[in-house]
Amino acid sequence: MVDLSRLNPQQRDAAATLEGPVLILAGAGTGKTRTLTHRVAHMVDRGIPPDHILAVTFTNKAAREMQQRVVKLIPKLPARDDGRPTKPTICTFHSLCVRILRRHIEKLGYKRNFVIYSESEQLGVVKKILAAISGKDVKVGPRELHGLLSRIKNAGPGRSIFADEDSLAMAETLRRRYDTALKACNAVDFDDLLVLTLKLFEEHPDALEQCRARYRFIMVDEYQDTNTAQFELMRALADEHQNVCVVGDDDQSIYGWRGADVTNLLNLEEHFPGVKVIKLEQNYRSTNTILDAANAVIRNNPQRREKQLWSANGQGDLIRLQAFEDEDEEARTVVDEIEFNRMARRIPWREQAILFRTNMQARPLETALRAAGVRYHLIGGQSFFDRREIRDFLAYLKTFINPNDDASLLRIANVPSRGLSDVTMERLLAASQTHDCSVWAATNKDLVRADFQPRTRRAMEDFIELVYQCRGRLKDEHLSLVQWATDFLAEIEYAAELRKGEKNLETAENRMQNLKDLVATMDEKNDLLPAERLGQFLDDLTLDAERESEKEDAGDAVTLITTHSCKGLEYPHVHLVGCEEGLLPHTRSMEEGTLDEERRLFYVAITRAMKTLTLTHCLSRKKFGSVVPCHPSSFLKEIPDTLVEDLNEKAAEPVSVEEGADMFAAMRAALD
DNA sequence: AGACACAGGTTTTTT
DNA sequence: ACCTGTGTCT
Repeated sequence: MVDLSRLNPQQRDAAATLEGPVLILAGAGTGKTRTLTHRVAHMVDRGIPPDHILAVTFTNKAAREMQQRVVKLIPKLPARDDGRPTKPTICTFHSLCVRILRRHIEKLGYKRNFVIYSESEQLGVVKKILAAISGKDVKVGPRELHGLLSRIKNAGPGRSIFADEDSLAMAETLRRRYDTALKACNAVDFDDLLVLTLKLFEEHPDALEQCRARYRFIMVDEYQDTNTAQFELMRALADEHQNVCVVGDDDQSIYGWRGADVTNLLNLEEHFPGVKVIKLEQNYRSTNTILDAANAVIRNNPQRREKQLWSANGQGDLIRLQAFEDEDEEARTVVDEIEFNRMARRIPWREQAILFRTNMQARPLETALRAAGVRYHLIGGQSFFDRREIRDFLAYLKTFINPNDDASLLRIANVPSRGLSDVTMERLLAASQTHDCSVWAATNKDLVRADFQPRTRRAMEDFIELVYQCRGRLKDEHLSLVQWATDFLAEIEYAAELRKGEKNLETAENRMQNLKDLVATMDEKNDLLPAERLGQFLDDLTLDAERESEKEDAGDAVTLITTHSCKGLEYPHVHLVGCEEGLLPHTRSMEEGTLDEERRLFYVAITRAMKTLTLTHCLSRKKFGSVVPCHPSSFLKEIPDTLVEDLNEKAAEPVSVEEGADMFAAMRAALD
């Protein structure tokens, strides 16, 4: 039996209310995950079969964490008939949809072995479309168009993003071309996972019934981040039984720009009348000084569900405010501060974080940290998938699973170069269009191959043979995928290819090691057949890019992180740099009229701090090469003076005897 | 096919 | 300032 008495009254109410719609308004640091995991455990105690429980999170990391904590709370899950334990489903919206679609997608005219396109593959398709219509004066870049298409898809049919008809018609045409291109490759993108599942539910009520019967108790975490498609999905599943519990904080909605719709939370009553609203306001993370500042700032936002965070942790230190001449001085001083904390106050690097609005701000910080010999790790930035070796490898895997996947095949057809030049591939692509088939199918036609030089023809035949060979080997039931992958990488001499492309031998070896590390994990799902295991491996990997960050969090190091990716994390000592008008709030958001969201971003940043918070800004900053003057962020003025220690005023005063004594005492203690 | 030069564009990021 | 993508030259 799980013990709910260790929860506070509101948390307990949330964990004990199992039926009917519930909204848990969980402010920053109020024990949201703890409440949710206890709720799941409580359900199981009350006899609800675990496989009737569905908890949806936004990231795989959050899903893993919740999974682990639930298992800890209920070590002995009830067993099924076959002796295996029944587990609650804890996953992301996207992986839930993959599971559903792997069962039912044939009803929608896709083949069961569909592939999921990663960001770069999606962009590749968009670029092709843009190139095809280059006659018209197109002013949008591929990224921009891709973002647009994504927003259209997620908004769902009937909901227009544009005011004017022309743009709408244009966007619709492009969207259709994009969808057709993907479907021709039996590929789906991230948005399709949601949209196609919705379509499935609409057109095939039996599939929906099956899911409703399975998932009778639904929880959605980070509910303020749901987009329209995700909301519709949740509603489709929960409409009948109404056993839905959403957890979120409208004040931490910072992903509106990528389609998250906070009105899903603000107007929840419209769709789930009689929803029980439970507020978690006791914060277990920060000092009251920090919470008072956060409360004061966020109060300036209209249209929010009122919350007042408080804590039993006492007042704590004042928030420190510092101004600097430029970003280099800012970086150096913050690093000095970190080192002072470590040496005089025995605060290790891992308990300190530097937060910033944009990635480019990380550069001067990294320079200063290196100069001072401080260990750090930078979160975010270059994604796993931007690495060439990973993208090549995945494209090979996708080609072997489904050679009709044009994007993947075109990517690897001539990597390493095997006599299938760009020109050849262009011609094959054209042939595929005239024959109305995939590039692979076109390449396999004698008629098509006859158009090429004997040498090229030979190269094509060799390539076809390679694909058949590798696919064929997958049929062996007892195959080790690690061995299989190692073999084909050796066969195509990929290591040599990497060395050729890299001037530095060291980085080439690094890349090869990355690949080997990845390959080594391929046989983890041992209970499946090799081909299925490969499919599962690809799905997991495509939907979860964050593998390497797990191993990097070991060791003592300062965290460098953007204000966006710090959501959900906490650090004893936080330095938020670049609190300047134009940066936080960002210029672009002021133009777009999304100042509220910037304020929430500032709110999220300051509520990461447990013990101390330092806010800094510069008087000038290099932007795109030239130096521009900067002004302090208007958000700083929203923090009551009584909570702030302005170190610029203080610098003008002499150091007090008392303070000097304190500092020396601290340093003496450090020398012990 | 590969190397180099020039133009353009630069928020935030997950799945 | 710097990175990416494109185009041109060898």
